[in-house]
Amino acid sequence: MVVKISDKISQLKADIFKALSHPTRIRILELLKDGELCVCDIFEQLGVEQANTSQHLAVLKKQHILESRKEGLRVIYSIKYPEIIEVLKAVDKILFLQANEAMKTFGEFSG
Amino acid sequence: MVVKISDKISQLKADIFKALSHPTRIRILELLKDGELCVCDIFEQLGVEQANTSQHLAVLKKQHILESRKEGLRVIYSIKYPEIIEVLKAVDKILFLQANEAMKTFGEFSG
DNA sequence: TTGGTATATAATTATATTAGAATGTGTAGG
DNA sequence: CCTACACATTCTAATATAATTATATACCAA
Repeated sequence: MVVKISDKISQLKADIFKALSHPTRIRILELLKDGELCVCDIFEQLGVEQANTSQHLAVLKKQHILESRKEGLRVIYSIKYPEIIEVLKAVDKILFLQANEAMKTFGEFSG
Repeated sequence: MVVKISDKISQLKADIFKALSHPTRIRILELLKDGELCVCDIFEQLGVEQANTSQHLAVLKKQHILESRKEGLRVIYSIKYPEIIEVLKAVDKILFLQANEAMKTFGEFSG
């Protein structure tokens, strides 16, 4: 057996993390956390080009993190599995712990 | 204000996700989940080149996901915040849900 | 000091990602 | 049919990432 099943699963996990590895895509998820939005609203709130927004939406959709439907001229995007928000929250927690440690270290200099 | 604080936080989150966005680095974290290991054990269990392993370890260390200490000739790596495992578990859950949906779709064809 | 072992870094090459500009596609209204 | 609108796709140039190979550093032992 050249490649183990567990290796393939690691690849699948890595693919999801890669989809999350851009600040614009993080912001898209945070925008959609509270409900669906059309592309027009998303790119306006992000303040980035429409074409660029489409590209980032496509990355998230390819990983089945988002889904979309048409409504007249518009395309409405939404989070497919609300559980993806738990992933973001878990990283929030890491950032909080890291910030805490950074402040502790600062205290050792100033206090 | 050109760049908002929330944008910088999105960047920090993205940086962590980027560090997690490679299968080898996922596997390193899964190896270290149960305790510290030296580089020699890590690269042997991974089955990848030592230099490559060092590079991946450096990526994780740069994001303060891992820490290391020297012990004689060896360098021992460990997970700095056990909470990073929760991030992996949260993605596991997403994969499980996606696999479930895939099987459901398969059932629509075969059943 | 010499040699060997464990790890890190550097250089190289191949590949991937990104933003932006331009263009394409589908849809509704006149 | 023509036009405008909302969005997607393609192309390009810049930049980033990856694996490999070679070399460097740190440490220990004889």
